[in-house]
Amino acid sequence: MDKIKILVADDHQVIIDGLEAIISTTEHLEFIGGASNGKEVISKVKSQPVDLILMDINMPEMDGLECTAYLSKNYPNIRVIALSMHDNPRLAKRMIKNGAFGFLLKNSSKANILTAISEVMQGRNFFDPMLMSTFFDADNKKTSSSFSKKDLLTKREIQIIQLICQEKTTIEIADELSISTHTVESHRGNIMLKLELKNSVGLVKWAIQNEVIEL
Amino acid sequence: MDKIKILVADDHQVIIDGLEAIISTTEHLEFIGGASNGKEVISKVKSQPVDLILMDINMPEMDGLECTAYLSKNYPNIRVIALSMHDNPRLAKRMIKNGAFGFLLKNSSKANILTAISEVMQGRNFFDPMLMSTFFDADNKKTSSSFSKKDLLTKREIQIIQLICQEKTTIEIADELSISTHTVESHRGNIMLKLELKNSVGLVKWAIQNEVIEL
DNA sequence: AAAAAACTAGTGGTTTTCCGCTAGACGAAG
DNA sequence: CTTCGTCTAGCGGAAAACCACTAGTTTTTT
Repeated sequence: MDKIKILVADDHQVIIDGLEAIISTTEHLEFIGGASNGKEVISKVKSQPVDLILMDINMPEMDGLECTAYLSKNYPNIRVIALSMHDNPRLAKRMIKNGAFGFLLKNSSKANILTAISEVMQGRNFFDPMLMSTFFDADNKKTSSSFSKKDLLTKREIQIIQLICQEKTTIEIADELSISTHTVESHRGNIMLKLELKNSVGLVKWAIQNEVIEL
Repeated sequence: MDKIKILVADDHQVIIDGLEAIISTTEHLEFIGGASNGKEVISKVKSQPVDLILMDINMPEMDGLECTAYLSKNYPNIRVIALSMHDNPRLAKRMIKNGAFGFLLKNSSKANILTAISEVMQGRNFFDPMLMSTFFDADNKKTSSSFSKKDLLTKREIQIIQLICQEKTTIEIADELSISTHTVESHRGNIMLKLELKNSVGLVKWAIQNEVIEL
């Protein structure tokens, strides 16, 4: 099997050097150069064959998101692994959507990096375990935080919230529950009061964050 | 260092046997028994010290979710790794919320299982890479589906949506953008028309799904 | 330069939400 | 048995959102 030709894109030379060290000392991997921004990456893939790119997200000129989108459109055979300092799940999602196959944090272990390369070259995805932690944690902290205002609400009120979030009007809700519109208004008022919300827009956002409804 | 004492909970004996084989042949790990449901797990942890439990989610009598919640309350020192056939992110989230430290698919590789055990015993989370793939994919299919109505909207309209989603009223938005309230109304109307929405509740949900705003 | 799209602003009216306040009925808990 | 919480229902009024339509100005595209 041929060596895997790897390009590293990052605007910090230290990172490039570090990854070069890891790549060069590993069997089957070949470091073929660095690039300090997206434009350089594109010019390099035009002049030589590349199998895989370790791509920083934050770069001047052309960032990793844009560059990855371009590559996945014009060079679908080149695999991209996103590199990032920050364990931001949203950013990771966007990179994946743009065509990246994996996501690594810059402080990841050598073992992780090699695993990522191998997995991705076999057509599978790889996500930094650290990222996954924050992925789940993010959700947990919001919802299971010691106490939430959710406890203040009654079953009926939760039910009303769910119906409001289904884009139903007071009349429709009253009809569906076979109660008076006044009662629905009453509940709605109590809900707003308890949750200290301004309007139904805030209510929807609260409901999603507190998993009272699903998107 | 002492060996890590591991209990395996699953209602299929094959799974227990398989994991026992992996555990027993590995340095520093000790298989101390199996359980076919949550109640058995609890009775076993009462009679002997346990460091880590590989816990199936679907079990009769008392399932993995309930059992994990109980353990994390009464035996906080016991680490739990969830086991599942299905790569269901929602289920994974619930297990994590209930106190599990990791999530493994049953068809995971031996290497993965051992990594999971080691990571979790060091207090870190571990999530099966396969799970992560479906996690991201699930989102992608929803949002990046060929074409989204997002493309129909203008920059100004996106801006208006963002402000609406900040719980701002028409007057406040008009003020902030230094335009007439009528203009804001006009934009709002066009948005509703283009997105075929009934009211601002639907708008918020659309905005979140299409990443026009963040929660 | 012409056409198209986007942004702007208005009129006029309907519907819905939001707010405050009161109050009876009912079941559970003390 | 009384109190508390919840669910119910009502009134009146203010604010905001929603709808339909027209139309001038600016910007972008062709």
